[in-house]
Amino acid sequence: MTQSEENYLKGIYHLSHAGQQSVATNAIAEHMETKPSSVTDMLKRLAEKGLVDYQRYKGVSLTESGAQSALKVIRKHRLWEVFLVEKLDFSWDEVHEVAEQLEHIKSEQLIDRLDAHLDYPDFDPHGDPIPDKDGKFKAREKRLLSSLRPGDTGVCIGVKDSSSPFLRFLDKYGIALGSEISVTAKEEFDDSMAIRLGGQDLQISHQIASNLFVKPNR
Amino acid sequence: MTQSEENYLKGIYHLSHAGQQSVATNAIAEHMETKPSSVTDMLKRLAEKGLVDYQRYKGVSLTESGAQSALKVIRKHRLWEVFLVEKLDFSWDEVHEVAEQLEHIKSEQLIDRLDAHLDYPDFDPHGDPIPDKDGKFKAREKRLLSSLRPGDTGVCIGVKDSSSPFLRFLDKYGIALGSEISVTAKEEFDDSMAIRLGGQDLQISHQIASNLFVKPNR
DNA sequence: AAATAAATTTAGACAAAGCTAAAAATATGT
DNA sequence: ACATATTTTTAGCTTTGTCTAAATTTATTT
Ligand SMILES: [Mn+2]
Ligand SMILES: [Mn+2]
Ligand SMILES: [Mn+2]
Ligand SMILES: [Mn+2]
Repeated sequence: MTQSEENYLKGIYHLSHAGQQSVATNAIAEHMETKPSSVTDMLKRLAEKGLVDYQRYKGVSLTESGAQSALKVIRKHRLWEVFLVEKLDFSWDEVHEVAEQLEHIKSEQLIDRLDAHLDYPDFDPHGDPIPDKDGKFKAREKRLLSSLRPGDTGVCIGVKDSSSPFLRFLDKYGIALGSEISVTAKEEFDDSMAIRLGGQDLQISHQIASNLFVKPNR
Repeated sequence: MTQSEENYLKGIYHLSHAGQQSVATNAIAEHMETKPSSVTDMLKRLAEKGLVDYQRYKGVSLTESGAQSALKVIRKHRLWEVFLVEKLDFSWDEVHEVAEQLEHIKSEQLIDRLDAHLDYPDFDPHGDPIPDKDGKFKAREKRLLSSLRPGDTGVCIGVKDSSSPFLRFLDKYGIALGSEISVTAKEEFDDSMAIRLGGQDLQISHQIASNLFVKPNR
């Protein structure tokens, strides 16, 4: 399995919402920042290897084997992200690029020992679940902060957008995984909301609130 | 710089004894387990990029820039080996293959922080020196155990052969980096020697003694 | 100094992974 | 239903890195 193949499988996995739906060629091309014709070529190779079900013009979906491979890559990516943050003091907005490379290192022993070294984490620094050796992971109840209503409270458990600018914005305002958030008001007009966290009151736009996952209390 | 280019530079560096001598095409091919024609192709590409001095039929040598690049890869390889042994409890015969992959990860930040995390080690698990960011490393007085004479003593500080079978042999007989070794006798006939280490007496062949580096005591 | 052997390079293929431009299939609007 | 737009595929070309087989250069014998 080449790095490129692994990247395609991972991309298809995410675009298909964990292997549920089938995915369009153009969607893959956009996600991978490549051209649709290149995607078509790769889909043929992946189909040849039994990793995807592909009929031309009909979109593509992962086979069981393809999904398992994708999950292995995702497991590695997220474990490395934990390592970078926990052991090497990277901040959560600096880890993704490096993990994109590390996820392709081939060694069962390495990833098992890394997992143990990190004390078998369940979630990565962005709150995403880490699949175990068999590709299984814990699902958590999570809702977008934007779906809460005044009076509701919750704990921040993940981000939907994990781009550096967004993560740095959160750092700046002291919003981190584990933060207790209570919604004090919501503006009908632009869906912005007033929230209270750690003693301070903040006014956040809908764009922010709709990229933060919370575990609602109750 | 591609992975393959990095591997060639590293190979040439080692074959040229740290950039001293020039290296033959066939020697590179054998070392890299590839064909001489493939080597010729690559040498042209490396010469094009100013990483080697190459004239056809005349062998090849690293430029200053090529040597620096090789040293960066070697630095990464050896730091990762230390990490695997110190932090993930790999044994010294298990690290090489994985380090061969990890050495190609591109991130200054990663390798600097790894270096700090490991407390700036000077030597890798096989006793080889780790170049610093500028490619400089500490040279140590080291001699082959086979060059010592009865009555001489020394500390084991490295291995010449770092293959798994040899390293496991050393483990089996309790020979490790840091071991105090004294030569009690030497057989003229086959150059085997009797040594004493950690209370026990051992008889070792010339093949063993000529693959162990020691720092002689006076 | 030839003849022979060894080392090295060239020529021509191939696979992976990408691209552009053109063709074909599918979807949409009237 | 038909024209148009969108999506997807095909065809053909490029680069990297490999290979085999043949040609060439250099080294070693006789
Ligand atoms: Mn990531
Ligand atoms: Mn993540
Ligand atoms: Mn090594
Ligand atoms: Mn080593």
